[in-house]
Amino acid sequence: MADNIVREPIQKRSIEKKEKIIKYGFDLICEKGYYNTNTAEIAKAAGVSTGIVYSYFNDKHDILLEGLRRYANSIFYPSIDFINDITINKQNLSDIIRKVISQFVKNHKLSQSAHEEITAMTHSDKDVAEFFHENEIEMTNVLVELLKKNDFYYNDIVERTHIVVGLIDNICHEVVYHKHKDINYDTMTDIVVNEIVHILTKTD
Amino acid sequence: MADNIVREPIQKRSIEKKEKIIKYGFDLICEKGYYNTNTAEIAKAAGVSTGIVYSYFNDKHDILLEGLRRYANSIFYPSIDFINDITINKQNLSDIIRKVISQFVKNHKLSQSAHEEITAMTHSDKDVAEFFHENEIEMTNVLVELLKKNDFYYNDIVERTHIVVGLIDNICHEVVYHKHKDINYDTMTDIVVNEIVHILTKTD
Amino acid sequence: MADNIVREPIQKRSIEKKEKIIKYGFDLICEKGYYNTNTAEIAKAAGVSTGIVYSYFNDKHDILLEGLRRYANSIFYPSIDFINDITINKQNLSDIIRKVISQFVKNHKLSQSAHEEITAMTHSDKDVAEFFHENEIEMTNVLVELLKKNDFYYNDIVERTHIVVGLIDNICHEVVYHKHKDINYDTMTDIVVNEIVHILTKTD
Amino acid sequence: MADNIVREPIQKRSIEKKEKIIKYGFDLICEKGYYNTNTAEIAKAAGVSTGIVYSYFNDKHDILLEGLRRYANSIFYPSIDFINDITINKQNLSDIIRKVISQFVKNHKLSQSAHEEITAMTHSDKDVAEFFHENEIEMTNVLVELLKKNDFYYNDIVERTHIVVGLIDNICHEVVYHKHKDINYDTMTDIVVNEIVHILTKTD
DNA sequence: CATGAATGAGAGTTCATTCAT
DNA sequence: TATGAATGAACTCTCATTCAT
Repeated sequence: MADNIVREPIQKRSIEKKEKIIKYGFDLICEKGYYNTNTAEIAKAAGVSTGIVYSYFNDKHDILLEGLRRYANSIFYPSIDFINDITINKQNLSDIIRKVISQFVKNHKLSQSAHEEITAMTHSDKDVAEFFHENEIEMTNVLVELLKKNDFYYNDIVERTHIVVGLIDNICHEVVYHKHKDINYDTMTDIVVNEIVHILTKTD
Repeated sequence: MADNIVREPIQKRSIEKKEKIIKYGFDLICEKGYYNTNTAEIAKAAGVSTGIVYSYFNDKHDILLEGLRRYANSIFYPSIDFINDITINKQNLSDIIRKVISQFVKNHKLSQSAHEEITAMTHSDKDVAEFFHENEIEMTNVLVELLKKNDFYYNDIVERTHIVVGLIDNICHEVVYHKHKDINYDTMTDIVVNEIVHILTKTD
Repeated sequence: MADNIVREPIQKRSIEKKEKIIKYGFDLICEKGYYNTNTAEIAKAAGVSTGIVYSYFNDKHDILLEGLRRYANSIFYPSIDFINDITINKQNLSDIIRKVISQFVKNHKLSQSAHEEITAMTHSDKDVAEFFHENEIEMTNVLVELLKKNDFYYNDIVERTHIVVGLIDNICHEVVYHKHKDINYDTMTDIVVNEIVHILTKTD
Repeated sequence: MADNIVREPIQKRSIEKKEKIIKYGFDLICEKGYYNTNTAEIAKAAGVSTGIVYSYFNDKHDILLEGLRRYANSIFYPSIDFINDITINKQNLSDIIRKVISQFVKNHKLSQSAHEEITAMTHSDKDVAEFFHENEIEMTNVLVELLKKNDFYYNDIVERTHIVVGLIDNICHEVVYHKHKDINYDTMTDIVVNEIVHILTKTD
């Protein structure tokens, strides 16, 4: 058991195969849930035999983790690189926040079920939880740096940013899944944007 | 499964038995996770035989759902009845929000793992998801009524309240699990309280 | 895994069932080898389902060990109680040795394959090895006590007896399996008997 | 399997490769047991690919058998050639027996685990059993010839020698593995030597 | 000749559910 | 009603063997 060697594929075709297992396996897990997806299905979806799965991964759990490493970033923290190239100031802040939110929403829509399931696993799986733990704070830190670069200074910048990240996450969730029919999500987005501006500008 | 006859216990002892299965079963599920808890354990914890479980429930999944119906409210939406008896106004709003948050935090702390696990299942289980969907909007509606009763009026009151609920939920989570060492949670709470006051009072 | 509870059957039918698993499982293992016998076969042979096997045993290995505890003694160290009731002396020693050998041979013949396989496992399985280790020295000790009770005294009685046990074991093996066509086993037995007498009587 | 064509390596490098598979494969099997050694490990230990193994051997079992043929003799029946060059007589018999035993012990020590495992397989594997069957009698026959050459004559020489071989085997096992703490192995060896002398000299 | 990736049958084990008592 | 022994399908993972390169 301890001797179990996990091959690191070198040849192009092998790398592709491993990649396929991660991609299709992770897809299935996201769709149906970790416990409702078995290794045979993963192998079949990836177009390989069950045996080969265990050449590239220690176990089923490994596939999940690799999937996270590969795809979670793009699912959860979509590219907001466009901000780096522009200047943020109190005038355009509101527009930029709107852009960020719409970028997040776009990404969420790309992989609804993925997002759902992954969030779920955060709670029951130690490794998954740790993964997200690190990612979350990273996201906050990136934004903090961004703000500082654009002369947004205050003592509690980390806390403020963290709240902002939470607000963005919430609104995205709501907009994407449109859970509540009584809520006008355009209005809600407007309020959230205003609130974020308020948080990031009011320094009394 | 559809033909399965689930007895509705009439005798007092039977009702107690069913309650015990729900209580202890749900406890275990919250602690260890749905898939990591087996029916034998549930039966044992409830002090009944494995067979009797299937007299009261269609299947394991049923226990989870009944548990949710019974206990989720108290776990997720703690008693904020104290608000009903007092008058909310712009002066005491900040204090009341603080009280609500601390009440929520207290509840979270009382059942950390339960909260975690149940949230997890929201994503992988259709019935669980639906259950929470309904509960969430209900919570928002209760708060909306509360605000209205205290003369907080604006067109977008539902949306504002929903954002507030989200903010409260986030800050509770953060405080309870103290995930990020670089964040000062007292500061963060202060900002959140201010922000909620801002959302609920600024009507321009 | 750690929580795995192995039921200890109380009801008569359950005890019988456990006993059957041990008996038929051990039989199969002796016949076909441990690695060539699977749990499904064991269950089938015992007339039970595969699941029930794991109610009574931690794992397959457990069945083997229980089998050893139940049956190894009778296979390896047959009843030589008849010696206890008579007096051994230099006159009848040779006859008694002959009787002991024939008793051993009889036992060996009753369960040839069992004997073979079990011996095999002595070498590859730590628990099995330990089991036999303890049994072997016990056998020697029993004989030592027997000799002492009958006034066979010398300093090196343990060593002598141990050699005798080895000789008996060897001759039994030879007689039972009749391995070599060029050897006259009656003659060989005669020589061994003489030799044992020699070992146990010559005290110069 | 019967149709499988097993190449007989002609080129020097191929022969070396086959030898390596036998050597290192057999080593592993002896160390860890047949069922606990897989072909991948064998190939790796031999420095070849898994595929090539099946060019030289029908199956895994074949490697074991070849290993036995190559190495068992040296493991089980160590060189006692030195006897051929000297004269055995009743005077030096005891010394020579002692030398033989010490030679055997020395060899046993060289490959404890090998000896253990191979003995184990004798019982569960038909081919292995047969192999040893033949080897054993061969050993006896060699000794018989040796004795005859040195004027040790009696009708039952084969049987006597066979018993002697058994005694030597037993004492070696005991000395090498020192299984029983209550036994003085020097004393035991002395007795065994005396006994062997007795067997080979007393012709009444 | 040689490689090592790939296969897939089959292993041990678990557990939701049933059913004889 | 209640028990808990019994079921057996389904799971994860292994490995002797094959085969495309």
